[in-house]
Amino acid sequence: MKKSKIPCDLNTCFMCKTCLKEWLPALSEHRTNYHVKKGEVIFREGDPVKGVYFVYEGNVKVHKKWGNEKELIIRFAKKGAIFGHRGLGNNLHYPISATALEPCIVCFIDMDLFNATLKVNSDFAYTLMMFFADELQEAERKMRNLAHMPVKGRVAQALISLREKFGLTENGFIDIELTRQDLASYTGATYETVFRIITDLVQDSMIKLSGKSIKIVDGIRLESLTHQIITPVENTEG
Amino acid sequence: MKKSKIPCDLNTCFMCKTCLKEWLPALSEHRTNYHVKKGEVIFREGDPVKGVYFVYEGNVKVHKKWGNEKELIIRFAKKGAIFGHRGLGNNLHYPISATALEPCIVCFIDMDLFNATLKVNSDFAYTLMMFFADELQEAERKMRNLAHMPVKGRVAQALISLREKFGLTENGFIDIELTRQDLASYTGATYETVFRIITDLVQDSMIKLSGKSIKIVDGIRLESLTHQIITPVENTEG
DNA sequence: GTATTTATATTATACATATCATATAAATAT
DNA sequence: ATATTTATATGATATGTATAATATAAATAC
Repeated sequence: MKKSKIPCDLNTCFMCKTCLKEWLPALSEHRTNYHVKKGEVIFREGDPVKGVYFVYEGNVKVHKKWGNEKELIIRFAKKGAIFGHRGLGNNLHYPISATALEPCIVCFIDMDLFNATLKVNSDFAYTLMMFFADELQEAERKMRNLAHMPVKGRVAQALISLREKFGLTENGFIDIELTRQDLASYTGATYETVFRIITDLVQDSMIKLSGKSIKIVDGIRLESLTHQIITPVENTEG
Repeated sequence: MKKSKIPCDLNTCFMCKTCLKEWLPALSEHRTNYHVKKGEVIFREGDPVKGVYFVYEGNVKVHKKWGNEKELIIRFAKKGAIFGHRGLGNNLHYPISATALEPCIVCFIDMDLFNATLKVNSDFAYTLMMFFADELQEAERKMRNLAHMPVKGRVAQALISLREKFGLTENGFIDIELTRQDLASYTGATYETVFRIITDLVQDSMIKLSGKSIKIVDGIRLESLTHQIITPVENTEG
């Protein structure tokens, strides 16, 4: 992770966008921009909290370990998104890791400046609260899915969410390149299981592959995999 | 759900506690207190959002359906806690249900008043943001556990969390009465599996039962069930 | 440019957990 | 007080998903 000489434009992350213009010089002075290589870890679960990060360029995965063989990808942070925001409150250590999925530029804001920014910019504080509330709701849905939805549905859901978040390339493929292992970690399943399911989905022509890239060709049927088959309530009359 | 005649004391929920004293009359005037019977649904997933609730007396479970046979209990709200807070933002419908676990008194604040309260009381807004951030972190841990931790560990974790949240009765039992089904729904497993695991834990004398109540007698060993056995990294030297 | 690591692909097998079935006890309703 | 529903209890069976094992291809390092 090298310091970048070209600094960010102060108009990309949602902090810069929501802050008072008068506050931007303060941010400008104290931020640090870093180049991060593909696969490079930006911070690791358990590291002492120093501040928060924003994505200026590229995509970052936020993940949480289980033992030293498994992990769950909690979320992806794309251009403009915040990550490592658990310095807020009294957390001494990051509860999650962050890793670059591709060459990235990130912006680092130390905790003091971040807290000051929150105090000074009520719009930003409100936006951040909304971000947390949305993430929380999404997390609750994911919890429910991890508890009760079969893996096939979770893979389908993952593909739909990825399409929604990252959009499409000109060829109609989901505009993010994930390894199968990352897709598995995002789904909360093993590589092998996800692999099989992907094969199934291709066979049933709901998706199409091109290398690592995935195109959704039948979104309706894919989406239907994310719904529970409602078992009809029994008729209690004789 | 009947309106209560005895109103709350304006000093129990974390909203009243964090707000400016000058604001309390506004809350006092617009809140509505309700008596809720044990097992009564306060609002149901999909209901239109009208406002937020606070627990004045009793315990409430917040849960999310899967099909019409299964659910996941997302969290428990005890005295003073907020629930139904997803009116924030543009949510038109509650993404979760809330049900009284015992006879409760709850306080209802309509959305307009809640938004006004947020605007006027920056301390409260900050506290709420912290609540969301904490819940988010906890949700992320739970997601990881649901994805990778075996049910036995999740049951152990659930008991530990419940003890932490609800404390102990004078006899040392966890101070909340849950049905086995609720415990299963909180754990993200079936009744039968949880039942079997509880039996195991009793046999291994990590816990003790008295009716529905549970006492943790060997917290150390119980906690150890929540850790992954770290598979040692292979020695790469020949 | 070759070596080495990492990702992909695939089959066979094991196992944790859900499903099904059924009995009893406790709680709630009438 | 009796009926009915709901919760507890427990064994037998089914199945989804992980684990293990192994081969090949692609990417990265030296």
